[in-house]
Amino acid sequence: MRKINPHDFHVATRSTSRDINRRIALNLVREHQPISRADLARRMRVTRGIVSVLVNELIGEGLIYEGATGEAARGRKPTFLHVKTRDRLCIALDVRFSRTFMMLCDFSGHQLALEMFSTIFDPAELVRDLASRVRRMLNSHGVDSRCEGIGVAVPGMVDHRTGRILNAPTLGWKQVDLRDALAQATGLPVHIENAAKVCVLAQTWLGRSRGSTAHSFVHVSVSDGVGVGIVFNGELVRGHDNTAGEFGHVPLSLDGPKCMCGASGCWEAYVSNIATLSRYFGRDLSKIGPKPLVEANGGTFTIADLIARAHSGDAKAVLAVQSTGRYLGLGLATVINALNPDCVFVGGEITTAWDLIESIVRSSLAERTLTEAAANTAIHIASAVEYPRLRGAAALVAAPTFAAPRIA
Amino acid sequence: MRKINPHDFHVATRSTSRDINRRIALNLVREHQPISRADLARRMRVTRGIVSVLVNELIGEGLIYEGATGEAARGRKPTFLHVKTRDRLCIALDVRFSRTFMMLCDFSGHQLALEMFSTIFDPAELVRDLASRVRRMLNSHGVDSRCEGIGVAVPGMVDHRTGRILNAPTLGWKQVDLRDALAQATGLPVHIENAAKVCVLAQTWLGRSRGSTAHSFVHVSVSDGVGVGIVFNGELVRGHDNTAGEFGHVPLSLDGPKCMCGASGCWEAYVSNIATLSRYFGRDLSKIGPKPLVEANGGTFTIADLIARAHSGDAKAVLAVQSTGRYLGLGLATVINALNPDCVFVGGEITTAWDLIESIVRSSLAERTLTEAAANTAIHIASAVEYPRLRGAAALVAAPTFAAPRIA
DNA sequence: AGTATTTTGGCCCAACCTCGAACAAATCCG
DNA sequence: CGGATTTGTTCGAGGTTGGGCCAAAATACT
Repeated sequence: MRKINPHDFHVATRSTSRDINRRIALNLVREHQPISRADLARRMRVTRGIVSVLVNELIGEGLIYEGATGEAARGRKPTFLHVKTRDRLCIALDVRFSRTFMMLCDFSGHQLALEMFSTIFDPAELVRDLASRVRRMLNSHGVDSRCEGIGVAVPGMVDHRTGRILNAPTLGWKQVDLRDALAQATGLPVHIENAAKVCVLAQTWLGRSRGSTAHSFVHVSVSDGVGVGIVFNGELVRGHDNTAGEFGHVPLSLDGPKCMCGASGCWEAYVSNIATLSRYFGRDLSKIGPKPLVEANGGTFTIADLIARAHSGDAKAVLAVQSTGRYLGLGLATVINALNPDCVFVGGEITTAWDLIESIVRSSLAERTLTEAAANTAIHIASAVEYPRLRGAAALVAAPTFAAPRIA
Repeated sequence: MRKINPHDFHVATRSTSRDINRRIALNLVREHQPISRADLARRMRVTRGIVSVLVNELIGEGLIYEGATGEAARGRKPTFLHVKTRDRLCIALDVRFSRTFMMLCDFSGHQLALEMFSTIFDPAELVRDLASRVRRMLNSHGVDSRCEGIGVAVPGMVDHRTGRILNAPTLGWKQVDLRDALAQATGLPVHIENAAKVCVLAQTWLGRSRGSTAHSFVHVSVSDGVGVGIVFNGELVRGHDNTAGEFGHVPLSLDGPKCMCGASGCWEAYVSNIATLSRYFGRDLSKIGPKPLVEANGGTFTIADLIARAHSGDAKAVLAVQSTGRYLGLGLATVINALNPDCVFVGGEITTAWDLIESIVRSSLAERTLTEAAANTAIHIASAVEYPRLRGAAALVAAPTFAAPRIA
């Protein structure tokens, strides 16, 4: 039971009924492909006549196509329908402090080309650089005309409507309009969004793993900080000022360790990669810098190295990682108590040590969840190898094709 | 951008367009009454012809009615339209451990009759008692046929679909089907929901205060415990197992005071009425009992008495209340960081001391919020005098009339 | 081999909806 | 009184679902 917003509503026109049904049909093909028209009609509980019209329109738009004829026990054989993803392409960009990643991929997130290069911090220069790289990548794959847009993930606050980057502290940007500048330089539509939110969009729109049937869920990503993306009824919760999901600064203990945000005892200060490393080395490393850390003897030492040591039997490393697991579970209890999601996705480097911490996460989670059902909430690992940020950036371009029309 | 749920969707029929527009028209009349057909057409950006048909249907259904003719500078005078609320009636029930409240009211939540009596804990007997009381109340007001349903608020977990009460610890109920039993005994449709969630529904559907234009907000009610109701895009967030909004057991400090839930350091253990009283008396009162507390000298002493003492200058009382204000602000920071709502409503006895704690709440809130915008989130008092639970129970009956049709 | 049956996919018409325009009603103003 | 203006209604055009019908395709039965 949703209340209609009397200040932001959408009247139905004489074409909305068909818009709705065409979009439903498209999503059902996507979900159940390969599928015949007759099967689609049964699933939608409408007549085959209507489906026939809808499908022909979708084929006309180039959104789906007819494939092989299927097998049937009796009667005429069905012609299977498929969603056209292979030859619908987009560019995904992940702009980070350390480097920028650029991927050419299709609408299912399948990678066709990947490039990485150091980030340019001057916005105008960055736009020029990106535009030429985009052009080159499209040309070298001969797909110039078929690219349908560019999706950009940035580490900072983005005004989703105007596309302006309000504040990206790690890049030193404030009030930067990357979207329109890049759109003008490339002639392609550009979508831009915060990196954490983008990961959730990847899960929503391109998720093919277990739990992808969940329609209200959270995505917890643990790296330098902790970000939580919230999806309710298939829609990303952005918040009034685009800052929803900042569970990272929920306190575990008000007088706990200092956090980079200025307060102390934040969840993030217990489970971020730096916190785990600090625990291993027995001293606070958060002041040294946000990225790879210099060990006493010289070389860089990252969370991946720590986990490798834990896996090879270093007892101190195991302890540091398991301690993180414990705090991870305690924080997840807060998220689950607060939102009672269908399931939880966890991403970040720490998931590569999941075999070491899973049972600890579950038991500490159960310590603070209120109901048994909440304690048993499914937790899925969102593996980081697949470039979740890039896939999310691609989802920015692909999603509007499949999203529900805005009604009422 | 909402994803269509391929396992729970709603195909558009040839009547859905009109269903949508009729419902929008109804809500606009509700929001802007008195309003003319022509004005409605302008707001909806459709032709007057369509509005004419929609309005006549709504009048035929008895949902709106034509009122006086308005004034116009030039031209034909408009006939004003109003939503029919005065003579659409329902019964609201609030079943609590201490007593049960019963109210006869109209669809705007306006009270026509109020009764309170001690709660009967045997479900079967309670149903018989309630049924006869409902009959008597309807008869004595001569409105038997016009009552459109019964809304019930209970302190416990309710399966919203089946209407079963899964667990109501304070009443000692498990797996009780109050809804169907009461429906059969009275012959009226019965809606039942958790008390905390019901307060949020009251805010959503019957809210006339400041901030009622908010479409994504939270409602924090502080009494014996702390419950948070979450509304996103005009829809109550129920959660996978109907337990969303349990922010009360988010930790402020893992090693803080013992909470009734078994864990320690929960927000609730800092700001509930008992916690405030305990702070005043300097000892843990939570073991004595959940309700009014016996002071050293004999008589019962409640949070209301404490606040009265604070208002009359008792320095120790002021300190206890302000301390609660500080922890209230710290906990609100968690809620606001997590969800970034349009605004926050706070309910409960503590709000009668708002003059003493507002500045403290705001400053401690600002301590832990991440952005300035979040720190400035509007906080509104949901005054408790108006029986929020009963108004919410009424909203259970009234809401389906105004809710958005389920589409796509 | 020939016929009946089943299933798919397309087509047509009735019922329903929005949309634009034309029209009647009501009111003011010169 | 006649023109101007605004409200509310009516009607035909164009778009959409819904149900029935039919051809095509493939299997099962006689």
